[in-house]
Amino acid sequence: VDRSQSSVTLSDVAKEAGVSLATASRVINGTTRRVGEDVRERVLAAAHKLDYTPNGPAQATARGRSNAVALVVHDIADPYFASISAGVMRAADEHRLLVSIASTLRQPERELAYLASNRGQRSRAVILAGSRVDDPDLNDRLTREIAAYERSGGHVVVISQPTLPVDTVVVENRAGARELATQLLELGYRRFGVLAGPPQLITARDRRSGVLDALSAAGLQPVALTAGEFTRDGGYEAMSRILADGTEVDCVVAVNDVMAVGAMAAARDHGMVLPNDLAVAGFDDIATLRDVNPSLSTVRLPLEALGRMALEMAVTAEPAPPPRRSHVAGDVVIRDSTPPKN
Amino acid sequence: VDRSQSSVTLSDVAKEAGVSLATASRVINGTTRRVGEDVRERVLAAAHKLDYTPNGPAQATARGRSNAVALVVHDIADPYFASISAGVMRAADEHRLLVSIASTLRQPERELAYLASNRGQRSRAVILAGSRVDDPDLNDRLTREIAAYERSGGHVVVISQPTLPVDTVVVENRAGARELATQLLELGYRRFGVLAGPPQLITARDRRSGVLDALSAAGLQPVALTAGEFTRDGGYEAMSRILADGTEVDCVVAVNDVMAVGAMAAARDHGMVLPNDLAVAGFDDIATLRDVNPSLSTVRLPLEALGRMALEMAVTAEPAPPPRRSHVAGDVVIRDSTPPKN
DNA sequence: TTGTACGCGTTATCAG
DNA sequence: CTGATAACGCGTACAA
Repeated sequence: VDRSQSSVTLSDVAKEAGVSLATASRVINGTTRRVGEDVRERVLAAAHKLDYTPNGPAQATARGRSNAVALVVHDIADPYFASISAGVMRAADEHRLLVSIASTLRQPERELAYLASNRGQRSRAVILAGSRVDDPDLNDRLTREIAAYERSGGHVVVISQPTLPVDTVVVENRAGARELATQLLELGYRRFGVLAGPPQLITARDRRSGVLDALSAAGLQPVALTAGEFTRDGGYEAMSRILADGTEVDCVVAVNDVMAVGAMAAARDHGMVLPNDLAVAGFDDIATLRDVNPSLSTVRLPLEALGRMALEMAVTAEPAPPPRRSHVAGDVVIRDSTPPKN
Repeated sequence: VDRSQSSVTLSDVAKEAGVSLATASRVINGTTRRVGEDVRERVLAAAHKLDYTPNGPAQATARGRSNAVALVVHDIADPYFASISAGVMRAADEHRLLVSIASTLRQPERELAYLASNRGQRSRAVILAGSRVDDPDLNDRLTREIAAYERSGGHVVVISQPTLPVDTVVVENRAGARELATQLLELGYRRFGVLAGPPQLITARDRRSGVLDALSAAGLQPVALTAGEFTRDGGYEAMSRILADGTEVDCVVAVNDVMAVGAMAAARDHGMVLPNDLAVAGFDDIATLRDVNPSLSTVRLPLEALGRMALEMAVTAEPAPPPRRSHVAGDVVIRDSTPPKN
């Protein structure tokens, strides 16, 4: 090992202050404040003079636990996850916790690997921010890996659906989509196209189901329904398929905002004028997309709060708690992309 | 310390395989492959059977270095930084490096604190992704803290301007802005409004300067110039000020896309029809904003590549290298928001 | 090729 | 209230 790197250690500080290593440790991390005021000041002065910084890994090995939490997202460049991450980071900062972020690149199996890695890292918690998937085998392995992680002393919290036996921030996707579709019906739309997301993602399925719920409650069903990736291009392609089919639709509901924006682009490329020729609605209320034109009707989700809540759950976790569930609803926001029909 | 938590250690594996700790260590981390094939297999089998995961903090203390890199951004919810982060994370993944992300909340002094924290964390590198600022005192302290961090064995790489004695991915903001403005002049615009960013951010200043360069090369200067935050709302407010002044402008150039979008919103709220009544251009080519209407003329930056390059520099850093500089230029993209003037 | 033993920087127990 | 000192889990000279 190359020990040529300098670095002030706690025993340097102790030496400088003329006290024992133990005492120096006590004043630096303040575990027990049973330290003489004069001694305390001497140590603090020495630490400051030497520009001492505690060695994180060493603290972590000695304590058996690090002060980091891990956040696992599908894709950090997706504004949905970026906003959630901002919430997690802000809250983590208040608790003086470090945040390490990993991306699954939309491959659910990678959550397993990150969990195992975190078991080794002795992180305090891992927050799984991506949608749960419908894959019994995978969920089974995930449950086992979670158990192993928790046995090692960490806590897991999920943001999305309560399909795992852990603390969960439950997003009311289905109810939100139902309410959105209900309001669109009230606006006079009848011929609905639904741009569904990847079928295995429960978030996408719940939103789709919510829309269908509302329609069938009105004795209707969508005149077109097609799935696409959970991205702008996925929305563009799905919309293009509907247009190519020649199906007449009044209103297209996409299961998230980025798909909705892709759909709007496809409609325009097909010569349509929005919102006159077609109404479009999304889901999430992504901040960056609030200025698209016409402004997008959607379901607002408090994304940053989601992240913040998840971190708070992670921090307040108890030894062997019954999994907690915090439910978060979305608010329907009707804007110019879905004007009243006639 | 609560040692009730189970956890398989390397010596458990060694015991199970009937070898010494040293041998187990050798096969697990493969430092020297001078291990008998049979023994090697026994150890691997034992590790797999016990579901062993190396203890990260312990490895880090023993090696004197962790396998994490830190990324410091102004705000992870800003799509500019989110994209850079995606690049860093993808590249880090290929190098089996963990990435921990911190946000300065746009307070430059916080970079100092994160650097000190990373000195303690023994991270391999820290990537400073935010613009440098014009604050001699701060830069001085930063330089000293960087020196301390590097003395502890880490490497620093900056994405933005080469104002610090470290490896830097230099973004050619000024040249990009100059080229953008030049092309706008060619399109026939003459009465320019410039929405500058926070004066202390060098990225904002360079872009502003680039625009002014091009204008004065044509014997012009902006008819309006006002600064605002580097955000959507900053753009909205800056544009509103120009409109309130009643200054007649042909074309507004914002120093980034999110400000440009805010400016478009302000213009619309003021009754203008875009792009007929006003041309607007931005900078960055944020992916999420590619579908705004009219589509935004801008300077495309390879954001994800920026992050990737920074990580590669961090990984290939040498002991005492002369700081390296990688220059990255932007590409002007003219779209519908700046149609030819007559 | 394999094992022994020490070191890494802290924390925490147990005497004093 | 303070000081020795044994862990913590792993890497690696050095010896065998």
